[in-house]
Order: sequence, then C-alpha cells, then structure tokens
Amino acid sequence: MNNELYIYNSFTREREKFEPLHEGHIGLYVCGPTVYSDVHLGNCRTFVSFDIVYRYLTYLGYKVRYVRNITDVGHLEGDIDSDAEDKISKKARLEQLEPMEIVHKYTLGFRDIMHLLNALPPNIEPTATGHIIEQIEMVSKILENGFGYIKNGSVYFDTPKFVKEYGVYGKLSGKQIEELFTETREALKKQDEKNHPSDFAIWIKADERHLMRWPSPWSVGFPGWHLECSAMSTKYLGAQFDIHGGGMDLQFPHHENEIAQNYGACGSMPVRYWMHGNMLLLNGRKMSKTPDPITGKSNSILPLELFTGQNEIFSKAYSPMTMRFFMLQCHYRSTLDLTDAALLAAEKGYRRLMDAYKALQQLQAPANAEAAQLDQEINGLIDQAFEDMNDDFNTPKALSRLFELVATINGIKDGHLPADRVSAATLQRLKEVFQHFIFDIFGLLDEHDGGQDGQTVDGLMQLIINIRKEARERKDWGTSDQIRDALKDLEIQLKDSKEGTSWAKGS
RNA sequence: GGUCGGGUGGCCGAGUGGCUAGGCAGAGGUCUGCAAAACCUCGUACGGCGGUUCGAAUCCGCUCCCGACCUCCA
Repeated sequence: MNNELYIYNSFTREREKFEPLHEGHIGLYVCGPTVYSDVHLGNCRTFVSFDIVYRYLTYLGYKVRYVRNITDVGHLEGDIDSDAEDKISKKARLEQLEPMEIVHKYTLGFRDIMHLLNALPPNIEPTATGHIIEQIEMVSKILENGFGYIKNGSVYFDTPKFVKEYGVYGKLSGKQIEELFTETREALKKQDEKNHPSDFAIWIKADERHLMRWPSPWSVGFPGWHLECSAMSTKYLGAQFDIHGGGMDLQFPHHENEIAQNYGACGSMPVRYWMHGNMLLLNGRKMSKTPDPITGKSNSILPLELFTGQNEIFSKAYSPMTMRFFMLQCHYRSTLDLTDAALLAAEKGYRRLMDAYKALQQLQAPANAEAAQLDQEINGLIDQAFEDMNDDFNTPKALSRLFELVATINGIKDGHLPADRVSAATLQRLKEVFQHFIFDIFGLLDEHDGGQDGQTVDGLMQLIINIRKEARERKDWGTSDQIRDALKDLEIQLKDSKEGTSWAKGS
C-alpha cells in the first residue's frame, strides 16, 4: 500500500508529492469568512472541504496547526476611489449597531453552523482587527523594501516593481502579466491614486464617516483586505508554511496579492502547496450573496434555511449530515450542483452507510473463521480507500470503496456471504477502518443517535419491539401492523430480519 | 473580449488510452404473514464532427453548449 500523500498544487497546476517543511508537523492556513452577514452554503462547502483535509492530515499522524481567520475589517465594497466603504461599517450603519456587534453576531453564527456541520474548530482563529499592529508592521516592511508607495495617506503595493524583481505576479491565477496590466486600463481613470492599475491598497486612509479606523504612520485608516492573511499566516505559521487553502474565487486577486505582500515583506514565497476548493452551484450557477443585477435576488441559500426546510427552493428539510455527505460525494476541486434530487439521494446514501456501520459492529467472527478470498477483497478495498485519500483527498472515490464494503457487510449479516471466510483480524480491521473513515476522517455524525436521551429511547424501542414480537408470535397481525404504522408516522422505521427486528429514525 | 475549467447512463457524481467507480431512482428475483429493510440480477453512458492508435469517454484538431475568474466573493 502506497502511503505517500499527493496534493494538487494550484500554483504549479500539478499533483505533487507532499513533504512537510518540518517533519511530522504541518502549518495549514485557510481563508475564513467575512463576518458582515450569515454564511451561505457555498461558504460552508469550502470550510467542510478543508475540515476533511485537516482531519485526514491529523489521522495520518501529523501535528497540524490549523489557522483560519475571521475577516472583520478592511473588506472593501466597490473601488477605493469611487464610493468605497468597509463592508463591516456599512452594515453597522444600516443596522444601527456597533461594528463589533455585527462582527460578534455573525462570528457566533458562523461557529454555530460549523458546529452543526461537525467541522472541527481551527487551532487559531485570528481576527483582522486583533492584528492591526502586525499589519502596520508589514506595511512598513513592504515600504522599507521598496515595494510600496504612499499617496495622500494611503499606501499601495507596487506591482510593476514586484514583477521586475520576482516575476511571479499572475502565476497563481494563470494571468499573463502584460494582459493583466493592459486589461484593466479602462478602470485607470477611477483609480488615480495608483501609479499602475494592477497596484492595490495595503493601507487605506479613512475619513470621519468610517466607523473603523486606526492610527498609523501614514494616516488614520484601515488595512487593505489582502494584508491580514499575509500578516497573520506569517505570525502564526512563519514566513513559509505548508498548505494554504481557500475558495477558488479567492485565487485572484486575494491570493495573488497575498503572495506579492509576503515577497514584499519577507522576500520569499509564503506557501509550498496552494489548495483551492471549487464552487457550490445552485441551479447551475455559482452560489453567491451578491444579488443578481437583473432579478435582484441572490443565488444562495443559508444553512439554517436548508436544515429547517424553511426555503422555497427544496421540497423538504435536509439535515447537516446529509449536506456533509453530499459534499463528500464530490471531489473538492469540482463544482457541485445543489439540487433537490441530489440531496434526496445523499440523504438515503448517508443512512445506508450509517446503518451498515451499526450492522458491522454487531458482526462476530465465527470460531472457525479463516482468511480466504473474501478476506482479501475486504483488505483490498480498505487499502484502496486510503490510496484514494492519498490521491489529493479523493473523498468520492474513497466513499465508493466504503459502499462496496457496505454490500459485503450486509451480505455477511444476511448470511448471503460466508462469515467464516473472513478472519477475525480482518473483521476487526474493517470495524476500525469504518469507524475512522466515517467519524474521524469524513467527520460524519450519527444523527439518529439520541445522545443523552438515546439510552431511554433505545430502552423504549426495545420494549415496543418485544411487544410486537409477541403479537407476531400469536399471529396477531392487527396489533403488529398497528405498531409498525404508528411508528412510521413518527418517522421510525422497523426493520425485520432473521436476527430479529431493529429500528432506525427516518421514514 | 481575455484567461481557465467543464460537458459522463433518468438524476448526482468518480475515472481518464484496453480491466468500463459509487450513491439515488427504475425493472426482475430471494426473503417476509403482508410490507419495509437487506441481498442477488439487469441498464454498456461519456456534447457533435474529424484525426492519431491494434484499441479513445480518456490523446490531438475543429465545432457547439455551460460555468468560473478578469480587483465584492468560500
């Protein structure tokens, strides 16, 4: 079995063998949300994708420092020189709230959603406003190194200078430098403070209208959007670290500018492996908060709208774990289209996987069990599932192996497959691997597990099942079916098999 | 317009020169008091037109369609 991990590096556009900078340790930085409104499901997809990356790296035994920022300032709306305004402070004025109130509200909301989706919290969740000093220091360094210039209290990054010195601007997003520079010439008129249209602000002077501003050597103002990630990744992971993740839509300009800033301040490429998750689509189009200019509606759905069913898009409510399973069925670098039929399929598939997991835990190897062909098949599928994960975190492929194993598990359970052809060791391995994949790596939860109340419910259900069993033994089909139908109305399904009756939540 | 990525069976989605994932839905069967669940069997799909090759969904060319990015975006 090949244990080497390969990661598709967006910077080189190649699948590369992963080797950490420091053996056994990994620095992982993921661009987090801007907390000026509720996160939508598209945002969530990226964070779930990287949650699985984090979980798998941890599973492989690496000590991972996972940093995911909260952007609570500096995210501009529109052009700086037109009517630019910070997203946070704009929302604060609209809602008559303090900027920190907005930030706090949506940060808490974001964490709640991540918790519902069972995404592990990062090790560090730094905020931009908490790192103003670090950002000012970085601007100073960039100026010292000659990669920035001051105009009317604002500081801009000098991209032509950067291209001349390092020549990597545009490489990440695959843009030709010449085209990049000529493309936006039309916009030059609106941005007369910049020496060059591709230059970008790293410090922005603010007038009294702005609610969020800080003193700096250049003006009372606020940092540019791209700066926080450079400053905070450098602070917590070092000038160079292993993996930087984010949504594909951040590749340009955000990550391109991040690279420029790090070169400008530290003189080196900050990241060894760039990873970009693809977009979640709704009705075949990118999910986005930005309203459509024609219809005025935004093409997005909030997680809670999906989980509660309170939306006009889908036929019913879909649980967080259904959503998570749905995401697992698609590779993180492919677009994923959210549709009702697809979610319905995911819901059923998720239940089937969890039911098989429970059935597996009940299986016992017979005393005379010996390894045979079936044994090899099981071990082969397990090995392949790990190889799939090692191949750029191919969750859909790994999941397909698990489903092949589900058929094997059910076959043994129902006596269609010879249980004595699976050795005790392989059965034990299968149990452990299922546990690790489903809960530790894929991060799924058993939503039908009642938690604290679970034991009570299990006890009650066993009582009901026993009463029905006695009725069936008397051939009292009326009572038997009454119980079954009444439970069905409560969305509890009884499953009769040779070994007896089990139950599961869900109609 | 420029750049990049796609078009896979009824739906969602892997794969990427020969061994043709998986989930859901559908058909038939086994089991069952009847069902459900589970299991077994079944569908030979890769936008179109050419080309390379013994062989292409997979490589090349052309073409049609879709999406993303091009300084708001996860």
